[in-house]
Amino acid sequence: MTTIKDVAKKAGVSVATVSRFLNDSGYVSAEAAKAVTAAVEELKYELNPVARSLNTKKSNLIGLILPDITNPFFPELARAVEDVALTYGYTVVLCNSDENPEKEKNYIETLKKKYIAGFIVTSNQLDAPHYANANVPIVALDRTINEKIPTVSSNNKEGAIMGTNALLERGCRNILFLRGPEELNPANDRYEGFMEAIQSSNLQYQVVTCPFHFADSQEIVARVLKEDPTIDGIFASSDVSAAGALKAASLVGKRVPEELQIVGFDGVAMGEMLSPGLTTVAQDVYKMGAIAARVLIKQIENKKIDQRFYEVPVKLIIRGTTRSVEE
Amino acid sequence: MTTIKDVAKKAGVSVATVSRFLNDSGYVSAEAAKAVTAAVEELKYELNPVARSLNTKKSNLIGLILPDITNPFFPELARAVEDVALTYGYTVVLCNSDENPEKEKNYIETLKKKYIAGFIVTSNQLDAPHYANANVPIVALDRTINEKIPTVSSNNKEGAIMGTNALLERGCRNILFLRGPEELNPANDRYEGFMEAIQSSNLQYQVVTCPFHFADSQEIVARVLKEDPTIDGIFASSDVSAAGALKAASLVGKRVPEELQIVGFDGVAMGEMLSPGLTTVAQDVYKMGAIAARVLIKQIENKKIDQRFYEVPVKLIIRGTTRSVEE
DNA sequence: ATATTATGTGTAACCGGTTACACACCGAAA
DNA sequence: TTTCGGTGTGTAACCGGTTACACATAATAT
Repeated sequence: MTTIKDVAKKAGVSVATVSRFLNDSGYVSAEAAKAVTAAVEELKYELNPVARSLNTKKSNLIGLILPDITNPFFPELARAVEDVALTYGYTVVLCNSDENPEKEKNYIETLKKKYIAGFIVTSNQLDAPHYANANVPIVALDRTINEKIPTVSSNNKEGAIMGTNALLERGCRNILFLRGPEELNPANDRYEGFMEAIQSSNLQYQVVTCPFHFADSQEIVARVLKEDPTIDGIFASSDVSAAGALKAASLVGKRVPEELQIVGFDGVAMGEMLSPGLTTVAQDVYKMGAIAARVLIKQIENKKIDQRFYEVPVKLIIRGTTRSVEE
Repeated sequence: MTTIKDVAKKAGVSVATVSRFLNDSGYVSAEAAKAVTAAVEELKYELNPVARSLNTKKSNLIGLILPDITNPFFPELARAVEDVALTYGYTVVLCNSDENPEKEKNYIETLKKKYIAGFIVTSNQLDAPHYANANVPIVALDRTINEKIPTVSSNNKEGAIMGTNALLERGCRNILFLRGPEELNPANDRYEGFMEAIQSSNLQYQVVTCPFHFADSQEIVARVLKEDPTIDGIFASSDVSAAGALKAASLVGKRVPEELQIVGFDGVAMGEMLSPGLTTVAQDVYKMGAIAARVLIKQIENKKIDQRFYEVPVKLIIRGTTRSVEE
């Protein structure tokens, strides 16, 4: 392995000059620059990032902390983060937290010892002070940890209004809203949006809390559908719940979308594969991840951050679980 | 930050002794051990992994190279790798290769500079010599790179036989096999298994190549179903293709499973959410990832590896796209 | 009794970089 | 002419560990 000393020797200068040239710090004469460039080229020198880290107490590692990569929402996010990290020369460390503060803390500490450059955190039970005191750049997804930490999230409330109105415009008179877990920020924003839209319609509705879990929501929806057969629309806070609702409908014998219309939230790939295809309020997850990564890297590189809060627009995708709009 | 020197001073010994104690290498008296333990405790000393890496040219980073985490097969794999890595004190770096040898090479080189401990590689167009010469522990998934590199894969052929027989036992007389891309090893093994099972049945069949992509397979299946209305069973090489087939069936007006039975391959979560639920040959992806990680870590830690080839059994999951077995 | 081996420890070199500091040179300002 | 700030460079300390080597002592073998 060739080191900076080899380069210095070959170029006929000191290691300090080589280092200065490589880092573009301090003065280096054109002459020296040329000699170093040539030596680097000839020896195929590549800087050792570990040695550098030891000095600078910095690395190009980014920690991506998320509850569970297995949850269909996260792979795309991870992909986006990785893509932009790569273009900026950063490497992504994957951390599944299971929403467990202990695990999160552990990761943060382990990685800080490696001089990690920053974290992108998607978590719902963030130990706020813990993060705030982490003393390392952080970007949060879907949750404000503290005013100083930039946050990116979907426009959940707006999306919920869109989704509700989609059902209303298509003639629903008794909507069931599948509310997500209360400890989830986005779920609450969606709930707010739904309430705002439904209340201004003066129509009948019903709210049931339901985890973002297929079998559970299937069961819950089947029960509710039996209790109240007049329900003609379901707005689920997640596509997984919507899938459960769709399955429940088929078990209960409700035809979708003729007797019952369903709208989901998230826009995961699976929605397209269902029969009928799931109408949903799609988040631009890739964009969220990309923005989070870019903002984090800006922070890391001490560039000015123009904004502390990023809201990514959401899009209604009409597929087969809804009918065409009534005139 | 407290360093090994601080500990040495407080314990009244030299840094060498502290280091020996910490690494359990060389001789350390009980007395010294006690003093060091106390000092570590008191100063809350934590070893700096970067400094150690610089010396030992080792780290506890594991690179996970896969085509695209967004592909539903991989999140669970990544999760498994991460879980076992964590229990052994390793950290996982996520690398999306897009099956691009250039990107893979890049990752390998970048991470080797960081003294990465090893790689788990899932790729189908591996630049074999490149990996073989990487000079770092590797475990491959679904493809043999070279005899020296341990490989873990599903029992694809056996699984395909099971899937085919499931259709046969349920009365299918004209099966359509959706073969996966030829450059994929597992797809070929599945094809082999299907051929073996179908040929010993002397029944009619048809093979069509079809990418692991929803919209494409939907289109292909819809066409084939129209051309040959006597097809009464479809065995798809992946669940995504199977989902496409299911959708095609509903568009063409074939009732599933009454007129047409479908079996997929993979066992992704989405299968359960379809209506009817997808009968499939499920891979134990988590297990594959866990084994791969364990084997890699064994290699890294120079423990004996008893096996070079691991085949993880596959399991038939019967759901709604197949009927009950005929007597 | 001496030779040999096992045990225990400290000094200092080393891993491969970064950077504070000292110093030399040059042109411009005083 | 002196003074001074901008250039340009090298030496050596430092980041925080590991480890080769030298040395000392105790235990065992001969």
